[in-house]
Amino acid sequence: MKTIEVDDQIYHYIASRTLHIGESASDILRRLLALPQDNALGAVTVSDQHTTEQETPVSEGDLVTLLNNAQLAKEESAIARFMLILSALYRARPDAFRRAADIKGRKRIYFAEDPQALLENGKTTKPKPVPESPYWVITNTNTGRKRLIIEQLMQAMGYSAEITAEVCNKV
Amino acid sequence: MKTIEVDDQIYHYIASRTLHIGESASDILRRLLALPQDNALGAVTVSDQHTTEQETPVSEGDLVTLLNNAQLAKEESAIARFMLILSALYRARPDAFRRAADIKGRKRIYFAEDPQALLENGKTTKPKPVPESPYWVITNTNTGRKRLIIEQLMQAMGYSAEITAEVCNKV
DNA sequence: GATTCGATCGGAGGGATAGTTA
DNA sequence: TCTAACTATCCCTCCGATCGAA
Repeated sequence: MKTIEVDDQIYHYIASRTLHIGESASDILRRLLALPQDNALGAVTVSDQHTTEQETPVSEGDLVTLLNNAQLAKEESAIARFMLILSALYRARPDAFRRAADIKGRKRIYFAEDPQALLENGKTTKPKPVPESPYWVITNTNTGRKRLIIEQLMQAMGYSAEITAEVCNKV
Repeated sequence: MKTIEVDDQIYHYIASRTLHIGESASDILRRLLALPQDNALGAVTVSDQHTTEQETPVSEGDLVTLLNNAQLAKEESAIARFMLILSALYRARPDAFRRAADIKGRKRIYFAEDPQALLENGKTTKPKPVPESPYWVITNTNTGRKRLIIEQLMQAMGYSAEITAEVCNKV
């Protein structure tokens, strides 16, 4: 099973096409997309191969652009801003993000490519997918810790203390 | 944003239909399912309009612009979409809105320029301000009634049944 | 009855704070 | 033991389906 993010319009559209109680999103989509109804066990899970990306200098400019959107300011909740920032950080430097993503607390791990892993290390972590990335983050934290997580992550990614502080302020 | 689970076959099918780098699952699905793209609230409907309206011609084009879909689709809650639509309706034709705003239920009034008025007619109406307008709406309703309110309002404003239905669908 | 309308109340999400561990 | 760091319980707010009233 994979998880994909869709906006509300798409979500409602799919949900409204349910024909049988309990039907899964896959079943509905298979019908809508006119794909064979087969259970398709053969569909090999093409392991996500991450071709090692080239090392690029920390492009703070890109990050600023990504962050500098009105969207961030519009978000009401710390969680929403947190997710937006993480998404921007991932997209700015996927490779650096990957290397930095192993930061952890005493019992919990903070990032994983699989929600299960987060669920297993900690009692109630409330994992959420980081938009436009293969990662999931822990979400059951106070705002201070969300800042700390960003701070540790950015530091490990190689961002300067100044820009890191600035970004943390936005959470 | 919502998260849905799909099996690998569906996942890869969708991923393989990517046309532009960085395209989101929503964008791809919107294309595959032949749903209106962002920013086009029923382009067809609009261009097909016969201008048979008497009175002041209802400028549906303006409404379409105001109802910029990208934002609308992003909103998670029916309330948020409801408010966005009402705001767009007000801004499109403040005068018509004002004339139409006296629609009411059995005990409640639905719109007022003053939250007090809404509070006084009904027990728990949860008034909220309509952005960019002097009006307030009641909010403690199920989604069906939110659609009904939009429908009655747009009808009273003189919008065609077609575009009214289309807008109601977006709630 | 059938239908429309109201508002109670269950449920989810967010995150401060109380509690736990090193 | 005391404190700092971390966890996750639990309260609060917001939504809106469901069920009761008209």
